[in-house]
Amino acid sequence: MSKIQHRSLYLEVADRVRELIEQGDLAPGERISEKDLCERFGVSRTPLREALKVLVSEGLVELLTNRGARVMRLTVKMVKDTYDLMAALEGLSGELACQNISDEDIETICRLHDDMLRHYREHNLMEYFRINQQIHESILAASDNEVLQEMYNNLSQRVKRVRYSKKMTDSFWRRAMQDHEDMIAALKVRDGNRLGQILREHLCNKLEVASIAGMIEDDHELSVVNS
Amino acid sequence: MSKIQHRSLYLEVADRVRELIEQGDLAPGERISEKDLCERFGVSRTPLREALKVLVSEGLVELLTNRGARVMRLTVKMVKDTYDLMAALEGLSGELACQNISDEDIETICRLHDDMLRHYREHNLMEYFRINQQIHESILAASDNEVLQEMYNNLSQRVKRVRYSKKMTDSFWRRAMQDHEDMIAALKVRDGNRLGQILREHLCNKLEVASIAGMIEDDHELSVVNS
DNA sequence: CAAATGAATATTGAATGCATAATATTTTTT
DNA sequence: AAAAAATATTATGCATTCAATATTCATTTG
Repeated sequence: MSKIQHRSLYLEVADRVRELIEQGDLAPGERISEKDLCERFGVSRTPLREALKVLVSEGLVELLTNRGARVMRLTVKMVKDTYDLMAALEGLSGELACQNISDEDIETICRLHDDMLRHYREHNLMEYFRINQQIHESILAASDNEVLQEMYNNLSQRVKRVRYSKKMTDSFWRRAMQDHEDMIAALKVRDGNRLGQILREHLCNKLEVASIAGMIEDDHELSVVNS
Repeated sequence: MSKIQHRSLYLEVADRVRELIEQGDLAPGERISEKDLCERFGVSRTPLREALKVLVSEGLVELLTNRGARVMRLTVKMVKDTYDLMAALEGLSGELACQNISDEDIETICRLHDDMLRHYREHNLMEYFRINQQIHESILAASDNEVLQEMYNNLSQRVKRVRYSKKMTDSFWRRAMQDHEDMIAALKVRDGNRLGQILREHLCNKLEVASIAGMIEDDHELSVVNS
């Protein structure tokens, strides 16, 4: 019998609201009516208000005193700043991973890399992205730094709702793939400085933002996904 | 007539509790009794509980469902991890600062540097540290990346309460000062890569942790300041 | 006498209620 | 009729209340 730990209601509510924001069901800048959401979820205002405070700390909601809550607006600058930060964190994760990773985990990542290379050659962008993400997650996990992981995931969450125009040109893609070749080489010899540098400068950490920056003015809010 | 924006009570309470934790009046691992704190501050449980959720997001408090709140314990590993992270962030701040900083602000930092050099020569550790901090803050400000600033300050807050044995040996101090000479040189020519590298590897971002690590076991909790 | 059970107590989690600030509406005035 | 003032309405912030969970202490049982 597994002992079921009853989760608090405010965490449940936070999850639900987070989803609404992620999916774009709550638009950026949109006022969040406590009453509406309470009725929607069938809870009282207390846990909802607590949930909102959690979401504020995650950068998804802003709270104006006596004036309620709004879905945080994302500007191009904020997204760019966030990506710069994430690139630095990826760099650190690479450095640390080289210090801490086991030979087995290196093996695993190498296999992922080979998979990715195959998808690259087959021009399978979807699968390429999927494996690509797995590789970066594996490196982050290998860094053995929970604070880093927490921060990275938080940042990642914040910009998740932006709809990128992920048009990967052949040239970009080739360079990204080359970065990955270099990464694997550095990882194999556990060259932390090198891996860190590659990850900090890795295309994928800049590309998408660049494609946004071309589209929208600097402090304009961004469009988000809307399912 | 300046329209005074009434701050919310929970923010006020969060500030007060944060102070208590910082000062060590609430010991790490200590259970936080809602009732006690409510009486202490003369507020009801609602704003207190909201304040606690803010502090959870800042990493100062942990919340156990149905079992109340505790002051977050700091382990040596957590502090080390946090410092690794802060070093990476400082590195990024340097990189970005080189891109964005004005000539005037470079001048200002150079003057601060000269002041610090004087204090170094006079072996005035206190003043040295003070100016040192100002320099790092100036670079962070010049990075023009609010997300970065917010995160750095948050991390800084988390480890503020650790009591370090800041015994600066002459050799360490000389090397730290040399780092700073190199920083200024890089900043003057706006060599972001160089400044970033120096800051990531800067002694001050490692030193204090090292001195802790020598003292206390890896996952043991740390002693904190107690005024 | 130690471990286990059960009642009593205390504490947390969530709902409700009330006071105040903000917003929308109506009324007044020019 | 437009702008300003006054009123009504709504929503937020906080206190209080109620319910559920955890903890403590006494009692029972092996």
